[in-house]
Amino acid sequence: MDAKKRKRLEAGGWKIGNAASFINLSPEESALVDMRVALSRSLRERRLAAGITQTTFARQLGSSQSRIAKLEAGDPSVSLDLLIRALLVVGASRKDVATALARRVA
Amino acid sequence: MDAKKRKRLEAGGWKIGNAASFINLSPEESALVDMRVALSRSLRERRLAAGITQTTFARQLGSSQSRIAKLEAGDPSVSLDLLIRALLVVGASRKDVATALARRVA
DNA sequence: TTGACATATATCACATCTGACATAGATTCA
DNA sequence: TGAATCTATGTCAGATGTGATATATGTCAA
Repeated sequence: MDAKKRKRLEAGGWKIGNAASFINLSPEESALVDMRVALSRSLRERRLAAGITQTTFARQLGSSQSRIAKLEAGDPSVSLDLLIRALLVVGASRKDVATALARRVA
Repeated sequence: MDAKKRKRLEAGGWKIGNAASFINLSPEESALVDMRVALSRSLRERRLAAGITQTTFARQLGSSQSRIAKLEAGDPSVSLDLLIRALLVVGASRKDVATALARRVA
């Protein structure tokens, strides 16, 4: 599991800010981090473009403001599932999600 | 939550085979199902192309054969997280994942 | 300053997902 | 036929993600 390793790192005082803050990530691991970052940025952009607050959006998604903040921060405690679901709710199409996912980051 | 609704449907005797077997799905819900199906197909294709069994691949992924079977079946009990992780492990790039995600299905 | 609003961060009980395991079906080959 | 191999399906305890909540920080106008 990947999440387990992440937890280990976090327990050790690590924070995930951007993909570059980690070295020694396997290709899969860094790709995963990059995806998370790319999707979370797209989410924030879309929410801001829609002119709604995290609180409002949380209600639309059936989630909470705190989780939206974590979503947009690329916090590793949020799943890609929720990230993608959020993008769809904020108006992205499947294709949009794919584009966002592939978008180069940092 | 979406998973909750899914569970409700499953409890009611539903099975997800393909996206079309559901009607009355919200756009987000059906997009999500389509994504799952598209990714799972890509996964199976890649694994078969690599010429390895589910059991072998499970070991590479750090998972189990039964879960690989469920992954490839698009079983709603598996997360997009695991699905995407599996694709990366089987050799897909971030771009490949994006392409697979957007691929039209059935 | 203050107050109002937006966002960030921490915690927690509970829902969901997980790998492991058991076992059933499918297919192939002697 | 039957053994061997691969895949499908069900179950479960334990790991992980979840929304809710509280509270801190940030921003901006009065």
